[in-house]
Amino acid sequence: MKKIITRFAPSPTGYIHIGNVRSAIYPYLAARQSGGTFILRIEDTDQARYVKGATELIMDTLKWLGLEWDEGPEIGGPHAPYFQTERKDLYLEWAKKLIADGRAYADPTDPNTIQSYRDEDNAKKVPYLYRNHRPENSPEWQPGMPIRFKSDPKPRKWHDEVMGNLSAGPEVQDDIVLIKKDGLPTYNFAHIVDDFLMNVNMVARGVEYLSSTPNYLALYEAFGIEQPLLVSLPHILAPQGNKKLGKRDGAKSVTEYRDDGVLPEAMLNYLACLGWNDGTEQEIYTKSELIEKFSLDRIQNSGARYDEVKLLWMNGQWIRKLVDEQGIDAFYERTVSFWPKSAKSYDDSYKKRVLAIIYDRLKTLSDLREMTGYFFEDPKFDIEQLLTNKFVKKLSEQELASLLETVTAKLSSIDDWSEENLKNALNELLKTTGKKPAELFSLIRISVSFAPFSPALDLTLNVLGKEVTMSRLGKVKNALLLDQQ
RNA sequence: GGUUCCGUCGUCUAGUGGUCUAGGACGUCUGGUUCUCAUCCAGAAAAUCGCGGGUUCGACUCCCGCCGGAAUCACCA
Repeated sequence: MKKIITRFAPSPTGYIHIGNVRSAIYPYLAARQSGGTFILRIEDTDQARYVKGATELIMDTLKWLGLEWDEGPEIGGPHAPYFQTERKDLYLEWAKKLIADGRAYADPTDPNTIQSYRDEDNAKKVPYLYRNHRPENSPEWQPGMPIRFKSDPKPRKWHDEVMGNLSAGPEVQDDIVLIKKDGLPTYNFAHIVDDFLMNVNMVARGVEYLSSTPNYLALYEAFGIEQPLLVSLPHILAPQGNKKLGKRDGAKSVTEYRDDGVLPEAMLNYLACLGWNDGTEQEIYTKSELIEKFSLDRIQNSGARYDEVKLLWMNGQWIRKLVDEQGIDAFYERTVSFWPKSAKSYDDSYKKRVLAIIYDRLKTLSDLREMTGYFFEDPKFDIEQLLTNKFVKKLSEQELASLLETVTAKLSSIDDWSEENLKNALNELLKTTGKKPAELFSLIRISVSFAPFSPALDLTLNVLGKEVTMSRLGKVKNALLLDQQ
């Protein structure tokens, strides 16, 4: 297999969100699969849109997802620097080469004149193409002057690894700007030069670049450089409508999901499989399985709608998978920042016991905050919750009080507070009281937790411990007795 | 408007001429797992394969037209 050398080349204008991270994931997978190179290059040529700190945010996101780069910021590499603003002179040099070859020209036309060309063409209902207004005599280039490509419009055909065979007419090929007035290159030009210098042989980007591709083809031709593999990645669509998912749709940053307790494994799995599959019915893929099974030509060629519900389902699957495979201790390490405040004073071993009985109902790690409070502090006493429960309300308060009396008597007789003993005691209580599990267990469960739900009763009591259990049951019993007076 | 791309259950998708009375997953609904919530298990509903023509013994699959959706037409990327 040919080694894929590819890159993720974001511009530092903000965070990476669900809608644009796939253009990092797929190239990464292709590079790793082939034993090639994954480059991170920061395209910071638009000074107006530059956002301070965005580069760090981007790197943070890639690291979290496990998309480590082989060359780029922080680690450098044979083609450094990896910030385009630091490569400024290079682009000018290459643009001048084109001028020398008669394939580019310095353009002295002022913006107002350009605008009037555009307006005229629009009024005449002809496509605006700058090459129809190309100045006849272009001056010697000097700083402050843009450089434009001298296009050679002709029908072009090319192959896209996702879209297949594509073609476009001369109408889309124009004298694009190579170097801007400010001396910095446009994306259209800079990426061609950088990709060549960095030996990039695969370019993956969103489908919005499809219509610019003929211009890129013309540049490859003008430089006589080999065209890389071209990969167009369809958009991820917003939950509503048919538009691509963007920040305006409230697309959350990838790291926001991290902070909400989504696992990177699940995020990578979900995103990779949104618009790609290996043709089998497998749903859960590890990173190494993705690397092994990935193929460009199985990327879907239409947009895929983002479905957070499925992401959360997948996160639940991954939580259970990690616990099954690596055990509670290893999984616990990932949860440390997600416990409720009240858990702070408890030691790790207690929290691990809680985790062991609650993990299989987590969708995200942050669910721990909502679901485990009663393990760490006495729950808010709410007798109404007990009395309105659909099973418990069948019994009178007097009956409940005497049931709790029986229960506490039985439970207090247990010396070894083990799961086994608790289970047996609960079963015996069912027999001696003659109550249905729904009635008796609901009474106990609510009395000790006042939570909408909890793990299996014997497990819950076991973790709470004898002292806490007896105290909470006693408190409810007293309240019921008091009520009757 | 020009150019270009896309079009299978609500959603993500399998499907490369017959095995498709269209398979899987999420979601929804039903039942089971001694209480709850979740997991897990079993089952159900859910797609006239955008529409219309062709080619063919036979089309979701090939061709043409149409319709619908999207992208792009910057000294932004």
